[in-house]
Amino acid sequence: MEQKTKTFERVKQIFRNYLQINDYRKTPERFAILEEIYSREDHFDAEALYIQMKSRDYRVSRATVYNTLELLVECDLVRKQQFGKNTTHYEKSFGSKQHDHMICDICGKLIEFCDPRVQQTKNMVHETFGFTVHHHALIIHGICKECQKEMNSAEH
Amino acid sequence: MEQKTKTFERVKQIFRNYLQINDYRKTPERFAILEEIYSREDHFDAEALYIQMKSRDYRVSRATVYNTLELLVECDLVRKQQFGKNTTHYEKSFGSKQHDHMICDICGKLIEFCDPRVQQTKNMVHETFGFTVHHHALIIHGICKECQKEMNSAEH
DNA sequence: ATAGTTGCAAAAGCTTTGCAGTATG
DNA sequence: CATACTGCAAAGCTTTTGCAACTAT
Repeated sequence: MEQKTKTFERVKQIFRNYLQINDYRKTPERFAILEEIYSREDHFDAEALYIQMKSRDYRVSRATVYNTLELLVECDLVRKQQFGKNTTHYEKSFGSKQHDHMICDICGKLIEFCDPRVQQTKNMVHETFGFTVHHHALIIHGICKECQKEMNSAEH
Repeated sequence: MEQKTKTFERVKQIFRNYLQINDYRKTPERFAILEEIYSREDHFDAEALYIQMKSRDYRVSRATVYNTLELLVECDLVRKQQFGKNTTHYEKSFGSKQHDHMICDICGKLIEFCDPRVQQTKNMVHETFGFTVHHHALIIHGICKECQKEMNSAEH
């Protein structure tokens, strides 16, 4: 709890600085959205965030949600992801190690994993193609252990 | 040219078999769409394919384009990709080595590359998480060599 | 004061769906 | 000749935009 508060304070400070430097205004809506995101655990999409804020009786518009998400992506406090659906997903990125995702095509579960080889691949493309790497997204589709087990036992 | 024709004959055969096995009908529209895709080079989205077919005076509906793309993805003749935009992109997959993509965030160029490390990562997640891997998508965002050069010279 | 932001609703863009007509097996 | 498939247009979803009202600086 105390750790969480501390994290949020730091995150808020980063956002404040970012807004300051770029001459953007520090509106209550922007900080409310940031707080909402950092009090959630998992991945979410814009609509879910909007609904969640409404359900907490915080009045924001979708437009502001989208606008603020863009700012947060720009200052690296939020990561934007496409998991093969038409909706964009987001996740907070401060304090969490760089990771990638597996998606179970049966139950939809999202599993995070880390693999240093991805970094090596990024180094490789820089050296081989002269490509300046900003960020990457690696998504592995398949069937998770649990669903696989269920399918196996269903065979009998 | 001759190679291309041969490739298309094999691809058509695969599609025919797939339709046969699943009791789907072999309609001229489906084969026309397959041919259109395999006569193109690069990546495309559903709308571009639709427009392209219209411009060749082949009458198809968007519904049929989407329906057929789904069938082609299912029989592995076409790969479906999300490149961080809201539109789904497709590319033919027969006869092309498994590869991943870099996207230049400045000019939008798509560059393909191969790296065996990705396969190792897939093996790793299978061993570590018991995850049955079906396929993956690795996208690297950044700035291509040419745009980088342009930006450097613009500094003076 | 003044211009960046917000909320709302309308519009835009991609994809799916319902239905009547058509053509495959 | 039964019914899967097609075309068309409408509907559905997510995201963007225009504009009047508001507010941070």
